[in-house]
Amino acid sequence: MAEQSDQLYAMRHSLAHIMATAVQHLWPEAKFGVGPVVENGFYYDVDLGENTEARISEDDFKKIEAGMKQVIGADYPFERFEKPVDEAIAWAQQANQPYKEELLNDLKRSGTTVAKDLDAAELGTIAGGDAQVESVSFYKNGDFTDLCRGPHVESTGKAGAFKLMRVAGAYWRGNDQNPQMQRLYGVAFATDKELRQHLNMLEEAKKRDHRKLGQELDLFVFSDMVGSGLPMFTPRGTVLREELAAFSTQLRERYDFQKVWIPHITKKELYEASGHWAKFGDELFLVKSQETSDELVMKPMNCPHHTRIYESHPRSYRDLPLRYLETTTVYRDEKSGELGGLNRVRSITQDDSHVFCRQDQIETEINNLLAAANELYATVGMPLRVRLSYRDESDAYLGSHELWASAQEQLKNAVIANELEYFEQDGEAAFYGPKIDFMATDAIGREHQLSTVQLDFVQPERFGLEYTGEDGGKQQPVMIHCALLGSIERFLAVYIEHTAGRFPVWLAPEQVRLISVNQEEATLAFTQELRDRARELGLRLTVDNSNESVGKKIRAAELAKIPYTVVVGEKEITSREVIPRIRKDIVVQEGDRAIGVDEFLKTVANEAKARVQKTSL
RNA sequence: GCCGGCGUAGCUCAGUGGCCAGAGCGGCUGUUUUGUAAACAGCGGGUCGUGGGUUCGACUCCCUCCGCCGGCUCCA
Repeated sequence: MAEQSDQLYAMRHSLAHIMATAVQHLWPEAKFGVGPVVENGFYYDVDLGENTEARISEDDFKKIEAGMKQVIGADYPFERFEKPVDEAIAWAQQANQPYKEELLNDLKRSGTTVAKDLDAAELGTIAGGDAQVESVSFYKNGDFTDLCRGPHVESTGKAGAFKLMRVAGAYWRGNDQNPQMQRLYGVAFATDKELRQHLNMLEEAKKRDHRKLGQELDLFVFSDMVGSGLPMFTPRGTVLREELAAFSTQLRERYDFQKVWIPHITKKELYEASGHWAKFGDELFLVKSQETSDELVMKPMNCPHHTRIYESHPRSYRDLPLRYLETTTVYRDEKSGELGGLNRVRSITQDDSHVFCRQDQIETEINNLLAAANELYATVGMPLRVRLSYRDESDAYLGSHELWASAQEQLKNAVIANELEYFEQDGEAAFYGPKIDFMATDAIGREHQLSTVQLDFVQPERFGLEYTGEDGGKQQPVMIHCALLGSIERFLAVYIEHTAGRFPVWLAPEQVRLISVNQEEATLAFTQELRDRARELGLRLTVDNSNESVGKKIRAAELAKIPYTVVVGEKEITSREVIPRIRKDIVVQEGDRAIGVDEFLKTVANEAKARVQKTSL
């Protein structure tokens, strides 16, 4: 997230205020919630009133923007003034602004800022912040007055460039028991040029949308008959999944992780034991046996199963660490509105792993996993930083405070030892332990949380896992959960957009395409020979010998974003040399050079094997 | 789950109460044997997401369900 300057913050805040002004002019009965600054812009929550049918739609944006421009054109000064809280409440009542009144009442009651359910951004709309709040600030521009902490720019004319983007439902104070308001979003920048750049970036993001590319490049499909959030992968998409999973596996096999396999259903007792049932029971898919009275569930995670493998034998301190690895699918019944593309699905494939180790082995194990993650993200070309996700003071976590404190400290030490860029955040932990979340930045500057390393003192306890120590006594192992890619589906969503579908050779579903100039026997024999050779080398090579012009076949190969395309005709057959056509983003020392066919294929095979990143994203 | 938008051919999209619903691309067939981003011709292809309702008449208006999109909430 780009830091915004104080000045830009004030501009965006002012624009929220100006938008409210315009909305008030158009719908005098409008009631306002909060109107904070967010990344790249601002929003304001508006309620046009229960009794009216009126709703703001995107069709109204022109009107609202025109109203805002009018306010901006008039260049009203923003006048700041303060009122005691009680007077402010009287103002809210008189102005018929019940949401503002509620905020003020909370403010007065708690003596400090608003209730916890408002996030930090929203706090910006309300005065105060320290315990001695006695008065709150208002801003007035022209005929519109609003409760607001500010800051604002001097006058409406200095608010900068903006564009309204969308309107969406949003619960008052983020609570689904509360009425739903309409949230008007706008983006805003200091200059028209920056605004245009931002809109261009959004345009670019739209072009890279993995749902669009997934269809265009024939990677995955959904079917109404199968259900929402249940993607199916085509042969091309499956290549991506398997190559990524193989890489992730290989990175950990280096550290002696071993593959295991578990069934996808289990008795629910497993999750009652683990503690997951109580917390996530309603997200589990139930599976009923028609033969017996068994009631099973689809696994929503793998760790409890893996603990069963651990406890299948008595373990000695000499056996540890035990490192299990499995790329497998879990099933979670996400609420329908939460699904979208590959980002949120109901069948989630994880490159999951669990380490069972002694306390004194934690650091080494974490270090290994951090190194593996570093290599993976370097290979896919996404810069990493990590978030140390700690618990907060709520009671949503299992395990003692002492365990948590110790675990959090060990994670931090490992991160520092690995010289990773990091930040710390409370309240982001899993309920069973603190974690290291990897934040990867994509080619157009967006940051995504993908993989995690999580420490877990809770499940070993709940499952009664133990090992025999050096002294013959029983000890409890520690579990470390780690998925490098996270979910393959979500990783692909991000990665497809990161690369815009221009996959590096090692991942490209089709690495080389041969285009035949004609369909004469000699040509077909030659392409067949090359295809056989490519298969020996483990390359994914296809032949397009359709009855079309070379130009058209080239075009098709370009649209499919195939790294290397080779036209094969009489010349190539005689010389046994080719001039590969190289996808534009791939950086090569010398392009357009004739090269012996076998040398060419070997070079590509080596490139794939080494997972070289020659593409400039 | 909630609020809003949307659903027409494999894909991208025209078509808002009235004769048998259209285009381009893709597909198929034929002609052509092609040299680095689209050869030419012909032919198929849609119970207009689903079920119900209003109407003399529904792709068009209303409701149900399914699915998609943007948010909210959630995200082990």
